[in-house]
Amino acid sequence: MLGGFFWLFRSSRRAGTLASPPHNSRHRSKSLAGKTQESVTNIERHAPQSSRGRERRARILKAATDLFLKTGYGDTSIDAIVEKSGGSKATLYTYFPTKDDLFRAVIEGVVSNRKEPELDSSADIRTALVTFGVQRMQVVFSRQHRALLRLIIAERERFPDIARLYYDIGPMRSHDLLVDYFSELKDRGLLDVESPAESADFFIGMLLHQWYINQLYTRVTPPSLEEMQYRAERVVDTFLGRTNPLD
Amino acid sequence: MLGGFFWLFRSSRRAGTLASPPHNSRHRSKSLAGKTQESVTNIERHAPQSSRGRERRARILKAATDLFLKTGYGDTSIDAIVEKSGGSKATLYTYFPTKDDLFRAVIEGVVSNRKEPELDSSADIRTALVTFGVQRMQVVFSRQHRALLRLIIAERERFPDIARLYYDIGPMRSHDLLVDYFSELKDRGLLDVESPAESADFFIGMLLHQWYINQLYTRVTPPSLEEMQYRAERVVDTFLGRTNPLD
DNA sequence: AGAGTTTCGTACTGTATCGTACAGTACGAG
DNA sequence: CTCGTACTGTACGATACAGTACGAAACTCT
Repeated sequence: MLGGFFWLFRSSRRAGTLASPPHNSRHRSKSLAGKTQESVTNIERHAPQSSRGRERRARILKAATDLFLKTGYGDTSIDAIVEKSGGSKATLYTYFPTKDDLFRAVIEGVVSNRKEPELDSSADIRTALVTFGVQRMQVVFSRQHRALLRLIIAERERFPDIARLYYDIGPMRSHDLLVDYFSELKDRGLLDVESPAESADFFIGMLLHQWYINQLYTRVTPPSLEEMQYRAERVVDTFLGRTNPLD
Repeated sequence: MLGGFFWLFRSSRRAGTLASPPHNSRHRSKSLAGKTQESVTNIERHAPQSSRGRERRARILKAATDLFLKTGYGDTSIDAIVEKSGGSKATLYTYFPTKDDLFRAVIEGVVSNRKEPELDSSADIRTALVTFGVQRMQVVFSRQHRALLRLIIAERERFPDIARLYYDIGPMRSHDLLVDYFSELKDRGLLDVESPAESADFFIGMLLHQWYINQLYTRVTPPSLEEMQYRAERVVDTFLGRTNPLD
């Protein structure tokens, strides 16, 4: 009955770099398919060789990251990025041949530079879960992540592969971590749980959902560390079925 | 073995009646312009008087709704709306003097035309909660709502008041409904719950979160009615701390 | 110092858009 | 039939933007 209930977590795990957009943009595509970053002896190279070039590229990327995260893709102009980074337009276009490429580089940088939480299997269950929960919340409710979420959702149609990448190494990854953890505990007879996947759903939902939609639709200051700590403890205690945190 | 899961929410007794929660005060009629046909002596009127005008306006609004929901604000041009609606640009601008006004009219129309779920206080607790859960999911995971979410989040900076409007009559309203319901049950000794607000957080989070983020970041088909029904039952049973719905 | 490369400043091209103007047409009332 | 109002079609102005061109300046390395 109800086959394929957990349709949300069946997916191929394709992490890595963002290469080819399957979406045709309005502008002419420069068709840079299948280029490798290393052996570019091409006429136009997008990876700087000198330290000066690297510094220039980093400045541009930094400015672009700030602006894209703040004002989105469509409302951030190349000229604004150039003005903020301090260089010139031509230099930008030698490193990022297209606005799309620049955007991809920005998002890829932000997404891959986050520290995802872990689950300590050697600690006792309550401690491991609380620690995991707090770490996850610190990522999700950080200032940068809030902007990243809005951006990814807003541009999902234009960059579906970016949304997929984020989903795979963000929500899905931490969900799978929990599932594996619960499965192991169940196998060892340490936890009485029917479906590890469902339990992970419930756990994460209790932990994140309310603040999550809050930060999506309203401008609100992110929760403090103490609030996150308290929340995680309440969730874990409820989840484990006891009210007294001290044992 | 940490036995028994989620037994925190012990429902003591099966359900009697419950006073209807008087929560209609937040309902704010948007007052779509005084429809008094005579006394409109306004200089610039955006509300049509003739039936022909109403029909024209409705056509435009329909086309704009389709296009905005599909391609977003920035990537939907006025010309495209005109072409789809079949009228002329000048007519559009007599009814909606600005692209922003048209967008606002579209979103307000979509948001205010949804049927929000209710909580039947006369039914027994399990039935009431399951019904509420399914209804809420039907709204949140409908095709139109998915597009609406992305649009509101994407344009939150440009239209913060719209995001706020949606939040108030969407997530917050259903959350408050649950809180009132739990409080009432608690006062009557029908439900052993510590904090009604926290319980509502947890309940909604378990119910929605996974599918919610899934539909935000990936393209998936929405869950079927059977899947939603099953999900709601599992959540309620877990929440109430018993696995056997029949008593 | 000087050749060679990278970056700068800025002007330019082409295009997409919002919003307006305006001459002409359908339509309904007297 | 006539007249006034609402609608149509299209052309236009203004602006914003992605991306290019190119000579001058700045830097790097021998």
